[in-house]
Amino acid sequence: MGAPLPRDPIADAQRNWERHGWGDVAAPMAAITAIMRTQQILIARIEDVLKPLGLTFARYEMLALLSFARTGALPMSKASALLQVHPTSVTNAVDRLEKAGYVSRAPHPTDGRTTLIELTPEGRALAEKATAALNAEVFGRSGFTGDDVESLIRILADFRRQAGDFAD
Amino acid sequence: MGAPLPRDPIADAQRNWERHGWGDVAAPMAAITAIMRTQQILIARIEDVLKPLGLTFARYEMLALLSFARTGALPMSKASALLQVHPTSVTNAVDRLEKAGYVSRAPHPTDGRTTLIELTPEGRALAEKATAALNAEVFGRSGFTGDDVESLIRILADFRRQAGDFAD
DNA sequence: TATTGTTATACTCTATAACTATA
DNA sequence: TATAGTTATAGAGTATAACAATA
Repeated sequence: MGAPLPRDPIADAQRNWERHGWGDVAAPMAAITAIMRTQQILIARIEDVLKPLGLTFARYEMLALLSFARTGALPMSKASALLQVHPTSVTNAVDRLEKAGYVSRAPHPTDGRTTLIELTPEGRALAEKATAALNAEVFGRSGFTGDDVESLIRILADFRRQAGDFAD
Repeated sequence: MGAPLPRDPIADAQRNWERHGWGDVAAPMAAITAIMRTQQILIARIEDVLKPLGLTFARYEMLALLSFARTGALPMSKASALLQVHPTSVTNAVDRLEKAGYVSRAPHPTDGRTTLIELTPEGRALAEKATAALNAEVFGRSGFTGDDVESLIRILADFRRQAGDFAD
């Protein structure tokens, strides 16, 4: 967004918190703020890669999810649960992906209430192209060391489990 | 958003990546996806706390930033740089905070181009109330162990420095 | 010329509520 | 009754571009 700051604003905030008598929660506050900021940086990188392909991150996640389903198809409700997004967000994403020809809606064979989302050949090709681009330009150059990646995976899995994301 | 999933979807995705020949970037992909998901969980908790106070996270950040400024006032451009948000986002946030009586705009004493944002007494009181609530209900119960908090702070600071957030 | 900030506009994603159809 | 999905509507944040005023 601009030139680098001379000092780390999150470390400064942590010191401010301590100085104002919040020493007991200053460190978690700093960690949580850092997660927020890191997410901003990463989402910006991801969207820079996806934009030329005509995809947003939310739509890429949908295509990637479908491409890993054995049959290339999933019920709307299952996509909502796996992607952890609101059902209306799924409807919205599928509407746009369908209009662009990357997915199609189909009736469920046995349950008349549910709609299946199916990946089209164009959608599958785009998902593969986008995944290759993200792997090369974002995940392959994350800037995290191997050890730090392992630490992040473990720490954040513990957090997500405790937050009720999954049972395991 | 729903019941816990039986399995960790990010760990599953990591295995899928490996199975599809992306083993070299599967771990960073999982770490980055976990950061995204963790941010979602945390922002939801934060907004649940701020909503009864009539604040969004973006507006709380603005109030908190001003409350730590020695004079309680900052130029728009400085707020944009420190909060790492677009100038139009600052204009938007200040418009709404000003309308609610929590900040006011004032001309800069020496540079006629710049606008100073000043915290009102009501704004300062609200910032303190919101900070106390967040400390008690979010940062004080983050679910991270002390060691993990230290790891996160260190790992994410390294990442942000490398990403050009700050020089240090 | 460059910088600061605003305005207008547009596009995400998200959320609530009301609704239809099916189980 | 409960579940699946859609629609309508609203709100938030973000971004670009054009612009005014000042340095």
